[in-house]
Amino acid sequence: MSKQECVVLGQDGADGCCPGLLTAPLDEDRAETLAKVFKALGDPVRLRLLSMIASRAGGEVCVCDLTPAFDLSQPTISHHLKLLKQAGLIDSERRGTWVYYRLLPETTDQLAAILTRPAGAPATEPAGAAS
Amino acid sequence: MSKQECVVLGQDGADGCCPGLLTAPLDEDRAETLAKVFKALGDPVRLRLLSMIASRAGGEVCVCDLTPAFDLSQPTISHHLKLLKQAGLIDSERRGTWVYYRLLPETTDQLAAILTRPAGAPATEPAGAAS
DNA sequence: TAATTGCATTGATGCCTTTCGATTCAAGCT
DNA sequence: AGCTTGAATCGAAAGGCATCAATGCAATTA
Repeated sequence: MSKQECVVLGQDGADGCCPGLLTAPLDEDRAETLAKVFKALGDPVRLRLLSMIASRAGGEVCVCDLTPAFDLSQPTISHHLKLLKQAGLIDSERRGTWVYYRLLPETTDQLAAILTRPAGAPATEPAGAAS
Repeated sequence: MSKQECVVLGQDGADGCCPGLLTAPLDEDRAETLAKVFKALGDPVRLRLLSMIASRAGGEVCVCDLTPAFDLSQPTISHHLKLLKQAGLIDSERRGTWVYYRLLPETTDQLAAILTRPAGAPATEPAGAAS
């Protein structure tokens, strides 16, 4: 677990490895890719769904356990789950009648890494910026 | 940097400290709060803006340096900066004619913490889930 | 095979967001 | 004061998103 550190969110470590948001300006393609994932997290229902899935003991949750936790229709929950899945945050598997969702930890791990600034991060140092 | 760890995103550490997304189900209020921040990150223009601001050596960027980096009108950039500011990700200060934006690292730090799963996170353990 | 239950897809509707041009405000300069 | 430049605000238009009821598909059961 050292090499494929930043594979999921579409960045080859050509210049080292996943510089993150806070160290170097993002190019357009990478910004687009990352925005899709953050957009998937930008809804309270999806955040709660992800949280319920991720915090489950066995690592899996049946849709039948998720739906009744919300005051929303079943198609709406299904739609949100689909978006989370398309964002690479969760995956699903059908077993018999039921469908189980589970977290894909690689994606959240990378998001956390992307939002983490390197050890000696400058805070408010009044250095001369390039004009 | 140990006590006010999870203050910014509106959670009092009543039950310890910021359990994060992945350890316990999020309550509605907290999901709403977090969703606003993630929604602010869910746009490629705003991600690039944040990245440009955060990675700047002096910790500050003049709007006049940000606007020409995009194929967008000045009001549009101003609008995106406003959303990032409302999300608590950046702050601004006017000095003379120009307005400077800077990162608020506490917020990104907390997001990173929220997306980080605790040391021994269960992956795909087939434990018996509640029926 | 027919009926039932669990979940996904479809199509429609109302709201929210992105973007723009035009305008306004703030600050420095003549 | 008047002018110029940098940045925010104000509508307005276009597209996207969340949500629902209705429907379709998959799998188990009678």
